Amino acid sequence: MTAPHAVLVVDDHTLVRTGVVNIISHESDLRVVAEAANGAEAVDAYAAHHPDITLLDLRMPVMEGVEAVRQIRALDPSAKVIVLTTYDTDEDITRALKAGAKAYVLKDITADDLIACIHDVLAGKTYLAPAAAAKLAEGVARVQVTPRELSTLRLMADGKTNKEIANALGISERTVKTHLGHLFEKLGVTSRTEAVKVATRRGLVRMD
Amino acid sequence: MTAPHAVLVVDDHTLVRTGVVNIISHESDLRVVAEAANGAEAVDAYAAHHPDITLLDLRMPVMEGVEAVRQIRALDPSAKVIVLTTYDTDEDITRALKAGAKAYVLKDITADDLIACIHDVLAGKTYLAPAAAAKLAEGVARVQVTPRELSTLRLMADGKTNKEIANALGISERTVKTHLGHLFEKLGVTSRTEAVKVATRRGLVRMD
DNA sequence: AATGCCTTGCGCCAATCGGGCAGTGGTGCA
DNA sequence: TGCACCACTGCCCGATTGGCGCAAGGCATT
Repeated sequence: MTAPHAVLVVDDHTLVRTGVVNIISHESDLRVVAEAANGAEAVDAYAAHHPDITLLDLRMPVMEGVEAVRQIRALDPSAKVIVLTTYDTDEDITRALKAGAKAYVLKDITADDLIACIHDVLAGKTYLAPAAAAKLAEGVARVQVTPRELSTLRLMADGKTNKEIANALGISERTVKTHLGHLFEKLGVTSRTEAVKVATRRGLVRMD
Repeated sequence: MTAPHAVLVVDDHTLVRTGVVNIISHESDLRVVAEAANGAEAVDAYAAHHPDITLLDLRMPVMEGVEAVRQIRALDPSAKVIVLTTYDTDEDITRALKAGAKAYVLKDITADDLIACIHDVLAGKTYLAPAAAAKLAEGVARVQVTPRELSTLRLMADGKTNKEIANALGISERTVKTHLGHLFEKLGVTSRTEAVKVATRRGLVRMD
Protein backbone atom coordinates (compact mmCIF):
# COMPACT_ATOMS: atom_id res chain seq x y z
CA MET A 1 0.00 0.00 0.00
CA THR A 2 1.42 3.36 -1.04
CA ALA A 3 0.83 6.63 0.78
CA PRO A 4 -2.61 8.19 0.12
CA HIS A 5 -2.92 11.01 -2.41
CA ALA A 6 -3.13 14.49 -0.91
CA VAL A 7 -6.26 16.49 -1.74
CA LEU A 8 -7.06 20.20 -1.38
CA VAL A 9 -10.75 21.14 -1.22
CA VAL A 10 -11.85 24.69 -2.09
CA ASP A 11 -15.40 25.99 -1.77
CA ASP A 12 -16.77 29.10 -0.12
CA HIS A 13 -19.83 27.24 1.17
CA THR A 14 -18.68 25.61 4.39
CA LEU A 15 -21.46 23.06 4.33
CA VAL A 16 -20.71 21.90 0.82
CA ARG A 17 -17.00 21.84 1.56
CA THR A 18 -17.31 19.65 4.63
CA GLY A 19 -19.71 17.43 2.70
CA VAL A 20 -17.11 16.88 0.00
CA VAL A 21 -14.38 16.37 2.58
CA ASN A 22 -16.52 13.71 4.24
CA ILE A 23 -17.03 11.86 1.00
CA ILE A 24 -13.33 11.88 0.20
CA SER A 25 -12.45 10.75 3.72
CA HIS A 26 -14.23 7.49 3.05
CA GLU A 27 -11.62 6.61 0.44
CA SER A 28 -8.53 4.96 1.85
CA ASP A 29 -6.24 6.13 -0.95
CA LEU A 30 -7.23 9.80 -0.63
CA ARG A 31 -6.55 12.22 2.18
CA VAL A 32 -7.69 15.83 2.54
CA VAL A 33 -4.64 17.82 3.60
CA ALA A 34 -6.17 21.30 3.48
CA GLU A 35 -9.34 23.29 2.86
CA ALA A 36 -9.86 26.81 1.53
CA ALA A 37 -12.87 29.12 1.29
CA ASN A 38 -11.76 31.37 -1.58
CA GLY A 39 -9.27 31.65 -4.41
CA ALA A 40 -6.59 33.49 -2.48
CA GLU A 41 -6.63 30.95 0.34
CA ALA A 42 -6.55 28.20 -2.27
CA VAL A 43 -3.33 29.49 -3.81
CA ASP A 44 -1.73 29.82 -0.37
CA ALA A 45 -2.84 26.32 0.60
CA TYR A 46 -1.51 24.93 -2.65
CA ALA A 47 1.86 26.55 -2.10
CA ALA A 48 1.99 25.17 1.44
CA HIS A 49 0.94 21.59 0.70
CA HIS A 50 1.44 20.88 -3.01
CA PRO A 51 -1.48 18.42 -3.07
CA ASP A 52 -1.84 15.79 -5.79
CA ILE A 53 -5.38 16.94 -6.53
CA THR A 54 -7.19 20.24 -6.04
CA LEU A 55 -11.00 20.34 -6.11
CA LEU A 56 -12.36 23.85 -6.52
CA ASP A 57 -15.50 25.84 -7.04
CA LEU A 58 -15.58 28.69 -9.57
CA ARG A 59 -17.83 31.34 -8.02
CA MET A 60 -16.07 32.58 -4.92
CA PRO A 61 -15.43 35.87 -3.15
CA VAL A 62 -11.98 37.47 -2.82
CA MET A 63 -10.55 35.58 -5.79
CA GLU A 64 -12.51 33.93 -8.56
CA GLY A 65 -11.97 30.25 -9.32
CA VAL A 66 -10.53 30.65 -12.80
CA GLU A 67 -7.92 33.10 -11.54
CA ALA A 68 -7.06 30.64 -8.76
CA VAL A 69 -6.56 27.87 -11.32
CA ARG A 70 -4.27 30.15 -13.30
CA GLN A 71 -2.14 31.08 -10.28
CA ILE A 72 -1.92 27.51 -9.06
CA ARG A 73 -0.80 26.34 -12.49
CA ALA A 74 1.75 29.16 -12.50
CA LEU A 75 3.15 27.87 -9.20
CA ASP A 76 3.20 24.32 -10.49
CA PRO A 77 2.52 23.56 -14.18
CA SER A 78 1.84 19.92 -13.35
CA ALA A 79 -0.91 20.78 -10.85
CA LYS A 80 -4.06 18.70 -11.28
CA VAL A 81 -7.12 20.85 -10.70
CA ILE A 82 -10.71 19.62 -10.89
CA VAL A 83 -13.36 22.32 -11.20
CA LEU A 84 -16.49 21.43 -9.24
CA THR A 85 -19.29 23.91 -9.75
CA THR A 86 -23.02 24.47 -10.15
CA TYR A 87 -22.97 26.39 -13.41
CA ASP A 88 -22.33 25.11 -16.89
CA THR A 89 -22.23 28.23 -19.07
CA ASP A 90 -19.81 27.75 -21.95
CA GLU A 91 -17.85 30.82 -20.85
CA ASP A 92 -17.08 29.24 -17.49
CA ILE A 93 -16.17 25.92 -19.03
CA THR A 94 -13.85 27.25 -21.72
CA ARG A 95 -12.17 29.71 -19.38
CA ALA A 96 -11.57 27.03 -16.74
CA LEU A 97 -10.12 24.58 -19.26
CA LYS A 98 -7.98 27.29 -20.85
CA ALA A 99 -6.66 28.16 -17.40
CA GLY A 100 -5.48 24.57 -17.13
CA ALA A 101 -8.18 22.65 -15.25
CA LYS A 102 -8.00 18.89 -15.89
CA ALA A 103 -11.68 18.24 -15.27
CA TYR A 104 -14.98 20.10 -15.11
CA VAL A 105 -17.77 18.46 -13.11
CA LEU A 106 -21.12 19.71 -11.84
CA LYS A 107 -22.40 19.43 -8.31
CA ASP A 108 -25.18 17.09 -9.36
CA ILE A 109 -22.53 14.40 -9.79
CA THR A 110 -22.77 11.36 -7.49
CA ALA A 111 -20.15 10.69 -4.84
CA ASP A 112 -19.00 7.56 -6.68
CA ASP A 113 -18.56 9.40 -9.94
CA LEU A 114 -16.61 12.14 -8.21
CA ILE A 115 -14.23 9.57 -6.77
CA ALA A 116 -13.92 7.98 -10.21
CA CYS A 117 -13.19 11.39 -11.69
CA ILE A 118 -10.45 12.03 -9.11
CA HIS A 119 -8.84 8.69 -9.96
CA ASP A 120 -9.04 9.45 -13.68
CA VAL A 121 -7.29 12.76 -13.21
CA LEU A 122 -4.68 11.19 -10.92
CA ALA A 123 -4.01 8.70 -13.73
CA GLY A 124 -3.33 11.60 -16.07
CA LYS A 125 -6.68 11.57 -17.83
CA THR A 126 -9.14 14.42 -18.14
CA TYR A 127 -12.84 14.39 -17.33
CA LEU A 128 -15.73 16.48 -18.60
CA ALA A 129 -19.28 16.38 -17.28
CA PRO A 130 -21.63 15.29 -20.09
CA ALA A 131 -23.50 18.59 -19.91
CA ALA A 132 -20.19 20.47 -20.06
CA ALA A 133 -19.00 18.44 -23.03
CA ALA A 134 -22.23 19.16 -24.89
CA LYS A 135 -21.99 22.89 -24.21
CA LEU A 136 -18.42 22.86 -25.39
CA ALA A 137 -19.29 21.02 -28.59
CA GLU A 138 -21.99 23.49 -29.56
CA GLY A 139 -19.65 26.30 -28.63
CA VAL A 140 -16.96 25.27 -31.09
CA ALA A 141 -18.79 26.91 -33.94
CA ARG A 142 -19.75 29.85 -31.76
CA VAL A 143 -18.91 33.36 -32.84
CA GLN A 144 -16.20 35.12 -30.90
CA VAL A 145 -16.92 38.34 -29.05
CA THR A 146 -14.04 40.82 -29.32
CA PRO A 147 -12.55 42.48 -26.19
CA ARG A 148 -13.95 45.87 -27.08
CA GLU A 149 -17.38 44.43 -27.71
CA LEU A 150 -17.24 42.69 -24.35
CA SER A 151 -16.45 45.93 -22.49
CA THR A 152 -19.32 47.60 -24.28
CA LEU A 153 -21.62 44.70 -23.45
CA ARG A 154 -20.72 44.77 -19.76
CA LEU A 155 -21.36 48.49 -19.44
CA MET A 156 -24.64 48.13 -21.30
CA ALA A 157 -25.73 45.26 -19.04
CA ASP A 158 -24.99 47.59 -16.16
CA GLY A 159 -27.75 49.87 -17.40
CA LYS A 160 -25.61 52.54 -19.01
CA THR A 161 -26.85 54.50 -22.04
CA ASN A 162 -24.85 54.65 -25.26
CA LYS A 163 -23.63 58.11 -24.31
CA GLU A 164 -22.43 56.95 -20.89
CA ILE A 165 -20.69 53.96 -22.43
CA ALA A 166 -19.00 56.24 -24.95
CA ASN A 167 -17.69 58.47 -22.17
CA ALA A 168 -16.56 55.51 -20.09
CA LEU A 169 -14.60 54.02 -22.99
CA GLY A 170 -13.41 57.33 -24.40
CA ILE A 171 -14.92 56.73 -27.82
CA SER A 172 -17.75 58.26 -29.82
CA GLU A 173 -21.35 57.29 -29.33
CA ARG A 174 -21.44 56.12 -32.93
CA THR A 175 -18.72 53.56 -32.25
CA VAL A 176 -20.65 52.24 -29.29
CA LYS A 177 -23.59 51.69 -31.60
CA THR A 178 -21.38 49.82 -34.03
CA HIS A 179 -20.07 47.51 -31.30
CA LEU A 180 -23.58 46.90 -30.03
CA GLY A 181 -24.81 46.23 -33.53
CA HIS A 182 -22.14 43.59 -34.02
CA LEU A 183 -22.95 42.11 -30.62
CA PHE A 184 -26.66 41.89 -31.37
CA GLU A 185 -25.86 40.06 -34.58
CA LYS A 186 -23.51 37.63 -32.83
CA LEU A 187 -25.97 36.99 -30.03
CA GLY A 188 -28.90 36.72 -32.39
CA VAL A 189 -30.98 39.46 -30.76
CA THR A 190 -32.39 42.87 -31.65
CA SER A 191 -32.57 44.77 -28.38
CA ARG A 192 -30.30 45.47 -25.44
CA THR A 193 -32.59 43.86 -22.92
CA GLU A 194 -32.61 40.66 -24.93
CA ALA A 195 -28.85 40.93 -25.28
CA VAL A 196 -28.48 41.06 -21.50
CA LYS A 197 -30.55 37.91 -21.21
CA VAL A 198 -28.59 35.74 -23.63
CA ALA A 199 -25.25 37.19 -22.54
CA THR A 200 -26.09 36.24 -18.96
CA ARG A 201 -27.09 32.77 -20.03
CA ARG A 202 -23.83 32.37 -21.89
CA GLY A 203 -21.84 33.60 -18.92
CA LEU A 204 -20.52 36.69 -20.70
CA VAL A 205 -21.88 39.01 -18.04
CA ARG A 206 -22.67 38.56 -14.38
CA MET A 207 -25.41 40.14 -12.28
CA ASP A 208 -23.42 40.82 -9.12
CA MET B 1 -32.85 7.27 24.78
CA THR B 2 -35.82 8.06 22.56
CA ALA B 3 -36.10 7.16 18.88
CA PRO B 4 -34.09 9.41 16.55
CA HIS B 5 -35.86 12.21 14.67
CA ALA B 6 -36.66 11.44 11.02
CA VAL B 7 -35.13 13.80 8.46
CA LEU B 8 -35.91 14.35 4.77
CA VAL B 9 -33.15 15.91 2.66
CA VAL B 10 -34.01 17.65 -0.61
CA ASP B 11 -31.44 19.07 -3.03
CA ASP B 12 -31.06 18.61 -6.77
CA HIS B 13 -27.28 18.49 -6.49
CA THR B 14 -26.49 14.90 -5.62
CA LEU B 15 -23.08 15.75 -4.24
CA VAL B 16 -24.40 18.42 -1.90
CA ARG B 17 -27.25 16.18 -0.84
CA THR B 18 -25.03 13.24 0.10
CA GLY B 19 -22.72 15.67 1.86
CA VAL B 20 -25.57 16.91 4.01
CA VAL B 21 -26.80 13.38 4.61
CA ASN B 22 -23.32 12.41 5.77
CA ILE B 23 -23.19 15.26 8.22
CA ILE B 24 -26.58 14.42 9.67
CA SER B 25 -25.67 10.73 9.92
CA HIS B 26 -23.01 11.64 12.46
CA GLU B 27 -25.73 12.74 14.89
CA SER B 28 -27.14 9.92 16.95
CA ASP B 29 -30.50 11.61 17.51
CA LEU B 30 -31.12 12.27 13.80
CA ARG B 31 -31.77 9.82 11.02
CA VAL B 32 -32.23 10.49 7.29
CA VAL B 33 -35.30 8.54 6.20
CA ALA B 34 -35.52 9.78 2.62
CA GLU B 35 -33.88 11.97 -0.03
CA ALA B 36 -35.37 13.88 -2.96
CA ALA B 37 -33.89 15.71 -5.93
CA ASN B 38 -36.72 18.11 -6.71
CA GLY B 39 -39.87 19.63 -5.29
CA ALA B 40 -42.28 17.03 -6.65
CA GLU B 41 -40.23 14.16 -5.23
CA ALA B 42 -40.01 16.06 -1.96
CA VAL B 43 -43.78 16.27 -1.60
CA ASP B 44 -44.13 12.55 -2.40
CA ALA B 45 -41.39 11.65 0.08
CA TYR B 46 -43.01 13.81 2.74
CA ALA B 47 -46.36 12.10 2.25
CA ALA B 48 -44.70 8.70 2.46
CA HIS B 49 -42.55 9.28 5.54
CA HIS B 50 -43.90 12.29 7.45
CA PRO B 51 -40.41 13.24 8.70
CA ASP B 52 -39.91 15.44 11.76
CA ILE B 53 -37.66 17.79 9.77
CA THR B 54 -37.36 18.58 6.09
CA LEU B 55 -34.22 20.27 4.77
CA LEU B 56 -34.69 21.71 1.31
CA ASP B 57 -33.05 23.80 -1.36
CA LEU B 58 -35.03 26.49 -3.19
CA ARG B 59 -33.72 26.44 -6.75
CA MET B 60 -34.71 23.11 -8.20
CA PRO B 61 -36.04 21.71 -11.48
CA VAL B 62 -39.53 20.19 -11.89
CA MET B 63 -40.92 21.98 -8.82
CA GLU B 64 -39.48 25.03 -7.16
CA GLY B 65 -38.64 24.96 -3.46
CA VAL B 66 -41.19 27.53 -2.31
CA GLU B 67 -43.99 25.64 -4.01
CA ALA B 68 -42.75 22.44 -2.37
CA VAL B 69 -42.87 24.13 1.04
CA ARG B 70 -46.42 25.25 0.34
CA GLN B 71 -47.60 21.78 -0.68
CA ILE B 72 -45.87 20.08 2.22
CA ARG B 73 -47.46 22.52 4.66
CA ALA B 74 -50.80 21.86 2.99
CA LEU B 75 -50.34 18.12 3.62
CA ASP B 76 -49.30 18.74 7.20
CA PRO B 77 -49.65 22.22 8.75
CA SER B 78 -47.28 21.25 11.54
CA ALA B 79 -44.47 20.30 9.10
CA LYS B 80 -41.09 21.72 10.07
CA VAL B 81 -39.24 22.81 6.95
CA ILE B 82 -35.75 24.31 6.92
CA VAL B 83 -34.76 26.11 3.73
CA LEU B 84 -31.10 25.56 2.92
CA THR B 85 -29.95 27.57 -0.07
CA THR B 86 -27.17 29.58 -1.69
CA TYR B 87 -29.09 32.75 -2.42
CA ASP B 88 -30.25 35.43 -0.04
CA THR B 89 -32.39 37.75 -2.16
CA ASP B 90 -35.20 39.23 -0.07
CA GLU B 91 -37.76 37.83 -2.50
CA ASP B 92 -36.63 34.27 -1.83
CA ILE B 93 -36.50 34.82 1.91
CA THR B 94 -39.91 36.43 2.28
CA ARG B 95 -41.59 33.96 -0.06
CA ALA B 96 -40.09 30.98 1.76
CA LEU B 97 -41.12 32.28 5.18
CA LYS B 98 -44.59 33.18 3.93
CA ALA B 99 -44.92 29.64 2.56
CA GLY B 100 -44.32 28.40 6.09
CA ALA B 101 -40.60 27.60 6.37
CA LYS B 102 -39.38 27.55 9.97
CA ALA B 103 -35.80 28.47 9.17
CA TYR B 104 -33.74 30.00 6.36
CA VAL B 105 -30.05 29.16 6.30
CA LEU B 106 -27.32 29.61 3.69
CA LYS B 107 -24.94 26.95 2.47
CA ASP B 108 -21.97 28.74 3.96
CA ILE B 109 -23.21 27.62 7.39
CA THR B 110 -20.97 25.23 9.34
CA ALA B 111 -22.02 21.65 10.00
CA ASP B 112 -22.26 22.37 13.73
CA ASP B 113 -24.51 25.37 13.20
CA LEU B 114 -26.73 23.37 10.87
CA ILE B 115 -27.17 20.70 13.53
CA ALA B 116 -27.91 23.41 16.08
CA CYS B 117 -30.45 24.92 13.71
CA ILE B 118 -32.17 21.55 13.28
CA HIS B 119 -32.39 21.15 17.05
CA ASP B 120 -33.78 24.66 17.42
CA VAL B 121 -36.51 23.97 14.90
CA LEU B 122 -37.29 20.58 16.49
CA ALA B 123 -37.73 22.47 19.75
CA GLY B 124 -40.30 24.69 18.08
CA LYS B 125 -38.05 27.68 17.53
CA THR B 126 -37.29 29.43 14.27
CA TYR B 127 -33.90 30.26 12.83
CA LEU B 128 -32.77 32.93 10.39
CA ALA B 129 -29.30 33.24 8.92
CA PRO B 130 -27.81 36.61 9.96
CA ALA B 131 -27.57 37.70 6.32
CA ALA B 132 -31.19 36.70 5.78
CA ALA B 133 -32.32 38.58 8.87
CA ALA B 134 -30.51 41.71 7.67
CA LYS B 135 -32.05 41.51 4.22
CA LEU B 136 -35.44 41.07 5.78
CA ALA B 137 -35.00 44.06 8.04
CA GLU B 138 -34.08 46.40 5.21
CA GLY B 139 -36.91 44.94 3.20
CA VAL B 140 -39.58 45.95 5.70
CA ALA B 141 -39.66 49.46 4.35
CA ARG B 142 -39.41 48.23 0.79
CA VAL B 143 -41.96 49.28 -1.77
CA GLN B 144 -44.39 46.66 -2.94
CA VAL B 145 -44.58 45.64 -6.59
CA THR B 146 -48.14 44.90 -7.72
CA PRO B 147 -49.01 41.64 -9.55
CA ARG B 148 -49.62 43.40 -12.83
CA GLU B 149 -46.35 45.29 -12.56
CA LEU B 150 -44.56 42.03 -11.89
CA SER B 151 -45.96 40.37 -15.02
CA THR B 152 -44.91 43.37 -17.04
CA LEU B 153 -41.46 43.31 -15.47
CA ARG B 154 -40.95 39.63 -16.23
CA LEU B 155 -41.91 39.99 -19.88
CA MET B 156 -39.68 43.03 -20.20
CA ALA B 157 -36.74 41.19 -18.63
CA ASP B 158 -37.35 38.54 -21.24
CA GLY B 159 -36.48 41.06 -23.93
CA LYS B 160 -39.98 41.87 -25.11
CA THR B 161 -40.86 45.31 -26.48
CA ASN B 162 -43.69 47.36 -25.02
CA LYS B 163 -45.88 46.36 -27.95
CA GLU B 164 -45.19 42.66 -27.43
CA ILE B 165 -45.87 42.97 -23.72
CA ALA B 166 -49.14 44.77 -24.50
CA ASN B 167 -50.22 41.94 -26.80
CA ALA B 168 -49.16 39.27 -24.34
CA LEU B 169 -51.17 40.86 -21.53
CA GLY B 170 -54.06 41.97 -23.69
CA ILE B 171 -53.74 45.65 -22.75
CA SER B 172 -52.72 48.83 -24.55
CA GLU B 173 -49.13 49.86 -25.02
CA ARG B 174 -49.81 52.96 -22.97
CA THR B 175 -50.74 50.87 -19.97
CA VAL B 176 -47.54 48.91 -20.28
CA LYS B 177 -45.66 52.20 -20.15
CA THR B 178 -47.55 53.21 -17.05
CA HIS B 179 -46.69 49.95 -15.29
CA LEU B 180 -43.06 50.26 -16.32
CA GLY B 181 -42.97 53.87 -15.20
CA HIS B 182 -44.24 52.89 -11.75
CA LEU B 183 -41.72 50.03 -11.64
CA PHE B 184 -38.82 52.30 -12.56
CA GLU B 185 -39.82 54.63 -9.76
CA LYS B 186 -40.09 51.80 -7.24
CA LEU B 187 -36.78 50.30 -8.29
CA GLY B 188 -35.08 53.67 -8.46
CA VAL B 189 -34.02 53.42 -12.11
CA THR B 190 -34.73 55.17 -15.39
CA SER B 191 -34.20 52.52 -18.05
CA ARG B 192 -35.33 48.97 -18.68
CA THR B 193 -31.83 47.56 -18.77
CA GLU B 194 -31.11 49.03 -15.36
CA ALA B 195 -34.46 47.71 -14.15
CA VAL B 196 -33.51 44.19 -15.19
CA LYS B 197 -30.31 44.50 -13.19
CA VAL B 198 -31.82 45.57 -9.89
CA ALA B 199 -34.85 43.31 -10.29
CA THR B 200 -32.50 40.37 -10.74
CA ARG B 201 -30.52 41.37 -7.68
CA ARG B 202 -33.72 41.60 -5.66
CA GLY B 203 -34.85 38.21 -6.88
CA LEU B 204 -37.92 39.56 -8.68
CA VAL B 205 -36.89 38.01 -11.97
CA ARG B 206 -34.77 35.03 -12.87
CA MET B 207 -32.43 34.53 -15.82
CA ASP B 208 -33.30 30.92 -16.65
C1' DA C 1 0.95 42.42 -51.82
C1' DA C 2 -3.46 40.75 -50.48
C1' DT C 3 -6.90 39.33 -47.44
C1' DG C 4 -9.32 39.59 -43.33
C1' DC C 5 -10.59 41.27 -38.81
C1' DC C 6 -10.82 44.85 -35.15
C1' DT C 7 -11.52 49.38 -34.00
C1' DT C 8 -12.84 53.67 -34.88
C1' DG C 9 -15.88 56.97 -37.04
C1' DC C 10 -19.68 59.40 -40.21
C1' DG C 11 -24.86 60.58 -41.72
C1' DC C 12 -29.63 59.34 -42.03
C1' DC C 13 -34.09 57.60 -40.54
C1' DA C 14 -37.78 55.01 -38.53
C1' DA C 15 -39.06 52.84 -34.44
C1' DT C 16 -39.03 52.63 -29.70
C1' DC C 17 -38.81 54.43 -25.25
C1' DG C 18 -39.55 57.40 -21.09
C1' DG C 19 -42.21 60.82 -19.19
C1' DG C 20 -45.77 64.61 -18.47
C1' DC C 21 -50.70 65.65 -18.13
C1' DA C 22 -55.27 64.04 -17.78
C1' DG C 23 -59.07 60.89 -17.08
C1' DT C 24 -62.29 56.52 -16.09
C1' DG C 25 -63.66 52.63 -13.33
C1' DG C 26 -63.11 49.27 -9.67
C1' DT C 27 -61.92 47.49 -4.99
C1' DG C 28 -61.23 47.83 -0.31
C1' DC C 29 -60.79 50.20 3.89
C1' DA C 30 -61.74 53.75 7.44
C1' DT D 1 -69.05 58.42 1.95
C1' DG D 2 -64.78 59.52 1.26
C1' DC D 3 -59.79 58.19 0.38
C1' DA D 4 -56.17 55.48 -1.42
C1' DC D 5 -54.62 52.40 -4.66
C1' DC D 6 -54.76 49.57 -8.68
C1' DA D 7 -55.55 48.89 -13.60
C1' DC D 8 -56.40 50.90 -17.66
C1' DT D 9 -56.22 54.44 -21.62
C1' DG D 10 -55.60 58.72 -24.56
C1' DC D 11 -52.46 62.44 -26.83
C1' DC D 12 -48.08 64.53 -27.25
C1' DC D 13 -42.99 65.31 -27.12
C1' DG D 14 -38.11 64.84 -26.80
C1' DA D 15 -34.47 61.54 -26.19
C1' DT D 16 -32.70 57.17 -27.16
C1' DT D 17 -32.20 53.28 -29.77
C1' DG D 18 -31.46 50.09 -33.73
C1' DG D 19 -30.56 49.36 -38.57
C1' DC D 20 -28.85 50.91 -43.04
C1' DG D 21 -24.72 51.84 -45.73
C1' DC D 22 -19.92 53.48 -45.99
C1' DA D 23 -14.94 53.98 -44.89
C1' DA D 24 -10.26 54.60 -42.95
C1' DG D 25 -6.12 53.01 -40.23
C1' DG D 26 -3.88 49.19 -37.79
C1' DC D 27 -2.42 44.72 -37.26
C1' DA D 28 -1.79 39.86 -38.27
C1' DT D 29 -1.74 36.09 -41.36
C1' DT D 30 -1.02 34.18 -45.87
